[in-house]
Amino acid sequence: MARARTSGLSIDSPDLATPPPPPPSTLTSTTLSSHTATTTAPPPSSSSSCRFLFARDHHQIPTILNSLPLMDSSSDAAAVRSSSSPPPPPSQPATIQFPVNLNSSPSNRLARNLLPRDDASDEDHHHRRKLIGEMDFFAERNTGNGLDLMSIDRVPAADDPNRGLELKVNTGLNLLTTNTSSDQSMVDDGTSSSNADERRTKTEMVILQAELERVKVENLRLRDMLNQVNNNYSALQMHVMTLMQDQKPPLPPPPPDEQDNNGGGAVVVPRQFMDLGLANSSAAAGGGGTTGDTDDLSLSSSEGRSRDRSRSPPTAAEEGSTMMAAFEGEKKAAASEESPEQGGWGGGNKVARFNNSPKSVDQTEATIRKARVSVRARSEAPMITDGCQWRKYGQKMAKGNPCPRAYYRCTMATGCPVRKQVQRCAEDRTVLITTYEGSHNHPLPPAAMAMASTTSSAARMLLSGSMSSADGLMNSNFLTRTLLPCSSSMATISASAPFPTVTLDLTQTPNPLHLLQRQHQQQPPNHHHIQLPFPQGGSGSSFPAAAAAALLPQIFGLHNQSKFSGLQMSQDIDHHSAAAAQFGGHQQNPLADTAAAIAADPNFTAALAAAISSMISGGGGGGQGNSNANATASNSNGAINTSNTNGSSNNNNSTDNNNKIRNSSFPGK
DNA sequence: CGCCTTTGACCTGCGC
DNA sequence: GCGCAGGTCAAAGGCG
Repeated sequence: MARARTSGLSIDSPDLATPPPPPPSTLTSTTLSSHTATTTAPPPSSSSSCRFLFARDHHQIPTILNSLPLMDSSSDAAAVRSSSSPPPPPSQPATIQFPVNLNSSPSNRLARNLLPRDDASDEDHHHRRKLIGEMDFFAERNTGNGLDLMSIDRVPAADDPNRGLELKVNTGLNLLTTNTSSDQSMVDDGTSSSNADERRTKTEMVILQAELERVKVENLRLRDMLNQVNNNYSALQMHVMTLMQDQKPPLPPPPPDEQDNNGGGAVVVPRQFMDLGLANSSAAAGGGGTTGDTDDLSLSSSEGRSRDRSRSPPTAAEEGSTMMAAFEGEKKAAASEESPEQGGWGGGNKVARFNNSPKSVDQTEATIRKARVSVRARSEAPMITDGCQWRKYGQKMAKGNPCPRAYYRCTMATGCPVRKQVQRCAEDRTVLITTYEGSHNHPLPPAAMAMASTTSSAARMLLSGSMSSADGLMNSNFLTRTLLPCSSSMATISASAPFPTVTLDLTQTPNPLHLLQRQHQQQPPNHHHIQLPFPQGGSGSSFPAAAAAALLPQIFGLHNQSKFSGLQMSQDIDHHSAAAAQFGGHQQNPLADTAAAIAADPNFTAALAAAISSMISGGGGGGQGNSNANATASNSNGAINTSNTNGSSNNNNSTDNNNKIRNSSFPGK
């Protein structure tokens, strides 16, 4: 009530303060990084993260592998050249080996032929085609017996000014004045082994530099190719998904509670996402702070309206909040945006309003705020316990669903913007639909962190402007499937809703095809939903909601950054699961039913953690996951928030003209 | 007494 | 303009 609203708003959001762990390496740095990066790079097979990277950029693997030794050695050569200092002491073993390797490699040879050489510029009055021929010639020689005299012999560019600059350091002999005479000179100098070795080394350094440049260019070229391939893949996958959705027959509108993620309007998804992305790019890039902004917006929305409407003036803390001040002007707009469509806070008409509104920034912020995560889980409990403390501030009858919709607000901290809606599915009363919005502005228990980070991560992913909507969704789908091949449940990303929503359907049957079909049946053709397979503990079992939700931040966060580390993910998941198990011992709410009793069992939490770990590690057949719907609702953190309400909703709820609820199906205490 | 739920009233936006 | 629907507020009441 007033207590909860009197406190000021905190801008910071803890869950955002702990963004998804940064992947160890980025795609660009690993693949393209030129010499310096690769020299310090560990072997490609050193970690799982590298494996994933290769899976994504598999086209570059050979290049990287082949390039590593070259770059290591060539970096030395480059250093030598850059110093342009007196010739270094010959390091013959390394310098001798690399030209052989490079030339013996067909790929490198091909690259030489295909790619321009930096040292090609050295030969101003020589045509590049001539240079290519020269390289082939050199390759043949190196493959042969000794490269010493041959290689030196090939260094012709005494007449070349640029070449002369480079070789000036190397030689210092008069033997290289001409190409033809160089052979004889070399032969003559061959009597002096020391000079010959020195020249050889220097020459090889130059060669290595050239090779290095070539490989660098080759990497760039391969990267471009890879990008093209990825783009084509994304486009193709998008096309496939579109076709799949087109094939599904139009169906009657789903029940309201199933539309939490669908959204009402026939919104063009990509465009919406594009707009969101552009607007939210900065937010997404900002890491945790951005989502915090969204959450603050979320708070500002309701709070702002309350203040507008409230007889009591806003508290000093509220007015002191910069975020509130920033959004003071859009309070009404935000309040209006709260009118949701059937599923949640987002109104079906908001999209049009946003698109038409001149206040792009405000729109964006409001849109960010609307990103939410919906969890469908079978539970007889009135509410899924996610580790947070909630206070019910309203209940309404939603159209098309006899079950009332309850509105909860996080009360773990004053001014926490997080809210959630809880409603039972009209078709299946055992399915509890919980929709979260916003991020907490206060420290959370580990179990609560899972859900909170899910929300924020989903928001970042959905609203990220770093990628187009289609690609983003497709990549999410791809990554998720890659990650969780054994999945049997579903996470649905709804782009058609006025505000993006990630729905975790933990009630699905283990048959993915069935799920896909069901999803299609529930969604209008215009709705672009990407189904993300989601792991479940066992066939037909409902994965713990919070535990499952804990997986999403990893997926989305990593995906959003185009980075991924399976190892990290596993660790994080384990962390979440362990945290959930740990938090089970610190239940904030007493256990009130069988599910809670199950959750209270320490063996259960341990088994849950083990199940999660096993699933993430790729063991699809787990079966350790909890298969009890009751447990689904209660084992997220080992605690279950229960009032005395049971899962069965009362259909006798009646509302007046204003949809006022006369009878509550949530009797409460 | 503090906290929470209930619930009637109110606000807002949209569609007709 | 009116009705509908979603969302929220806040007084009232209950519970520990």
